[in-house]
Amino acid sequence: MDRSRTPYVLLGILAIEDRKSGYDLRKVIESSVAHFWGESYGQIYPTLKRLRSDGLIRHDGARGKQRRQQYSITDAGRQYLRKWLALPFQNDPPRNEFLLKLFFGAEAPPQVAIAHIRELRDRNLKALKQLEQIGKLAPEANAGQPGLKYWMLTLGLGVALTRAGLEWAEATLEDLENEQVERRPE
Amino acid sequence: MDRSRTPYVLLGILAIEDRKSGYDLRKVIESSVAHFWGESYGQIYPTLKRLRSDGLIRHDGARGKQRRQQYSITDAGRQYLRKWLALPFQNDPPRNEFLLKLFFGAEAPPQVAIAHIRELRDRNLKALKQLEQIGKLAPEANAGQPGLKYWMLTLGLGVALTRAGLEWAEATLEDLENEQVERRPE
DNA sequence: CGTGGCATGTAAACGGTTACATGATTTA
DNA sequence: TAAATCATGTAACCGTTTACATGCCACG
Repeated sequence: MDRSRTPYVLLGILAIEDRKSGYDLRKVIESSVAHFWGESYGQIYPTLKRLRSDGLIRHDGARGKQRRQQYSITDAGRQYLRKWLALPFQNDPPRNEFLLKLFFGAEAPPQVAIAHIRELRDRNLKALKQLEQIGKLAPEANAGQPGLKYWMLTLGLGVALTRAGLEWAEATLEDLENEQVERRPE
Repeated sequence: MDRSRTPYVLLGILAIEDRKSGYDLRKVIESSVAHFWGESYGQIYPTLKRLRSDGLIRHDGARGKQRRQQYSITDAGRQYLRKWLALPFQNDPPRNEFLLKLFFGAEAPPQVAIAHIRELRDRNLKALKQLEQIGKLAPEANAGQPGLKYWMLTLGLGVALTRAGLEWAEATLEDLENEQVERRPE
């Protein structure tokens, strides 16, 4: 458990808001960083245990009568997080199955690649709408939060990349469809 | 070994050009799809063994006096590859450490985020130059190759995304640096 | 009371990288 | 002949997902 970034994700969220359970953390991840990061329960719960025994988070007991646990970040945890934040970011191993299939496109009929590009366009369009919706609501929903500025920056890059992918897909589809028509003039 | 895409990468390359060894395949990957896909020897050699025993590739013996092995794709292998190509592509689990650190940017001094954005700008600029260089040389270097069209499409999306990231970084840096100056008017 | 969702957790499997071992070939 | 690099291969480890087990709690 040396290069995993799960600890930092959990610490990062607890640094924003205290008293969260493993279940809570998962939900926050799904509704915030999910577009560029994910964590499963199989990672979250063991990591919480380890963070606690390392003194980076503390256990505040269960909320109400429920079993739901509550964890908060400690000063040591904040320090640990900050240290990591200042380190250079790493480019994670590139894995883009769309590009892979496109690269080998000549091995299949042209409609195969075209269908993939359409699918890419649709997915990007959907994602773009989602991101723009978040961009509209976030400022009011998070007014006063010190992180808001950075969340909007994050969002901004997401929008820029998604839009670029969308525009590429639209332009490319037009090209390819024209080509198809020219080859079969009827 | 069910959801691994290593077999398809190897088959895809062998479909373009026959008689390649594990070592060759690695080199081809590094010099073609590396920007969006990677494979290590630890994956390549065992996968070759399995592909062979499954009849998807065939062993053509060693080249010359060297130990270097030669593998070629079989008809069954081509069919297997085509079947996969026609399947919908999957979005691989998102992992972008830059965005993650940016998202938690409020937990560190502003220069930390700024430094990361500068680094992103530099990496994207470098990548963009590389991709544009490839774009210039590829058409002549691969004239007549049936895959060329798709390789250029792949490259085109790479360029579009890299440029979008670069432009975002430049614009954002300007904003942030102005902000820094305004706060410390001297 | 029963059912469905809440919440925590774990074991096993998986894909992948890393580090290492080994021998062959080329080059100085 | 020595050093470097080519080439193949494997074992150990790592991070992560998946599937499953378990009990709690709210609600009909």
